[in-house]
Amino acid sequence: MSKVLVGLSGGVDSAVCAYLLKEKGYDVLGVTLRTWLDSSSEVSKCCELDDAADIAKALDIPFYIHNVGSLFCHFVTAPFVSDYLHGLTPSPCVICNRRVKWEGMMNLADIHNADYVSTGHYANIIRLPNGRLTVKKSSGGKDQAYMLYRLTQEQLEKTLMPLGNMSKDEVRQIAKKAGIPVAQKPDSQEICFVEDGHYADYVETNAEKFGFSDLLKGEGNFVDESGKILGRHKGIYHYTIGQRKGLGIAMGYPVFVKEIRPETNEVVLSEEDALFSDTVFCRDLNFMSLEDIKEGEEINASVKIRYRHEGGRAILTRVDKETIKIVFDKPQRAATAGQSAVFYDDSDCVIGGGIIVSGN
RNA sequence: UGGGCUAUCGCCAAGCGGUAAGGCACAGGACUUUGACUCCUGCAUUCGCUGGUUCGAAUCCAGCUAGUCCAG
Repeated sequence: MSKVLVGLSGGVDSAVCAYLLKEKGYDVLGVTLRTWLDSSSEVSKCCELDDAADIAKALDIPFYIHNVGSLFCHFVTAPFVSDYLHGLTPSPCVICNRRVKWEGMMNLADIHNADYVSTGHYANIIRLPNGRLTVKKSSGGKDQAYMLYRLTQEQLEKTLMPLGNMSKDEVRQIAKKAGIPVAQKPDSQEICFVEDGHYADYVETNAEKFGFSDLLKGEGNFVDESGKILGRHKGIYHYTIGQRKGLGIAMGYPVFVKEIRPETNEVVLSEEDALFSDTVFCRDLNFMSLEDIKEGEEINASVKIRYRHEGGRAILTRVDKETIKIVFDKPQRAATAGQSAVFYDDSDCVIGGGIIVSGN
């Protein structure tokens, strides 16, 4: 009997994931990754641990808590703060999945001699004719393939995603029938390590801890595209490209963040039209269905530049050793440095992706 | 100091005697395993102040106050 280690977040999806694997006859172990280092403040996370433990108990599977605090700090929270202070808009989940969740689970799987790890993501792992593994979008209405594009072939090799093409409703139904305690629990939302959505506070209060105090510049000017000062901003880490709300600037028409300039501590505001661009560059790449995009090669793809982006047709080419150029058929709104661009082929499989360095 | 002009929600701004448009901003909600965007809802019993005319005034009149422009 194959042994599988299931990551339990405390939510419905991972609970049903464990339940389904058990029903299929796997020898299931449950684990919750503990991402924080100090046990003092993080009350909400403790509740998640309790929920996960309850789920494991209800399913009658062994339950472990695995500490990944230092990994999390090194790969997720510290870069998160650093990115914001550098005028980028990080997407912590995509990094966390590969460097913390999968790495953490696979380490523990080794210890327990588990054959597989598993999560409650809505996506499918597919073996292609060329031998490579990729992630295919879920057809169940909720798709999380985007969040998984950085996983390695080795990680995919050992991963099961039983929720595949299910819909959220189906999953909740199953949970209800199976008597899983969190069947009605609302979906998780926002950044897991930030309390009540105030991520800028997190950046502020942790800048020193991570050794970035010198980058914390605070207030600066809002300027227009010609450099004219429009007002004061609260610190560049409060803003992201395309943002409208929270600027406190009344021009009479909506204005958006067009550019963040960490060197001068300026935030450039413009009208919405100026946010569109058809060319995006990305780096820090990971490929799935292909080994690589080689120089001179042109790949057609559908590209998402943010999690809930409908995707746009584009042509991918290699610029240099570490950079891919994405040219969209139609200009896309607010490509944002720090966010991930994920490439899909025509059968909805992830070709690969990278982190956006600039639009234009 | 003379002469003109303007004073309506945080900002801009309709209104021109019949009982306060709209935009921006802001707040709340929806959406959402990142940040955004988007969508929905809310947002001046009151029109610089004080009097007057009128059945009735933000709208007309007078005075005051403030800002602004021209002249000096």
